[in-house]
Amino acid sequence: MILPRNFYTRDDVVLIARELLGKTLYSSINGILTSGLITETEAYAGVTDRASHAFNGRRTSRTEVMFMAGGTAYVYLCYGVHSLFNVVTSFEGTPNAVLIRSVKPMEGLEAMKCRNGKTSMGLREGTGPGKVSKILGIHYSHSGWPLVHEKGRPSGDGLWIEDVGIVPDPALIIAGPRIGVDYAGDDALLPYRFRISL
DNA sequence: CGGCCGATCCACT
DNA sequence: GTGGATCGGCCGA
Repeated sequence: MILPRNFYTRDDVVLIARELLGKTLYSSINGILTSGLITETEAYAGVTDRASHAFNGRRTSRTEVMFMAGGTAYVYLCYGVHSLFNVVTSFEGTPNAVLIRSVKPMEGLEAMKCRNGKTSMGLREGTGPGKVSKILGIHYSHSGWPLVHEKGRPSGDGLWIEDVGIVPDPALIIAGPRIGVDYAGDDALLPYRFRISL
């Protein structure tokens, strides 16, 4: 089942980050279908979170996508090299988002191998936000694409997330501080990172 | 308009 | 464990 709009349009971005564990992220890019099971996420709590691009209501052409309704893709370029994929959550005007940090490669393994130049496709290949976008073929030009598709999987290219009936054992979910946000002061310590222990 | 820096990754030691 | 790649976004002048 493709996650519906009302999964995303809730205010508790930290809860949504936790609930995205075990869901499957799909991409159809240039007609190629690939997917990965989400195993690690980070919540970015909009205007009150120093680590967020939209902290203090900062609104620019890049962050404008974060202010759209929940269920939209926010993808940006990091270090001039990597596209990082985020899920916009909450309601229009509230710029919350969840960064997908790791996936377990599922469908389209051959295409993924081709995209990252590897000869095998194991858990390692989907670990790290830059690598998630790399293997799924997601690019920062895809920022603003919808994740909600009312009429089933899109016929052309698109991005979406499906509930495949996997509910991680709460005891196996590890919460901790986010990665690479030292600049965020006290907010860098918030336990907004979630991952499924292996 | 110039300069700094980043929600990272990989090769190399 | 560490440093370089690499370039758009953001800020200050």
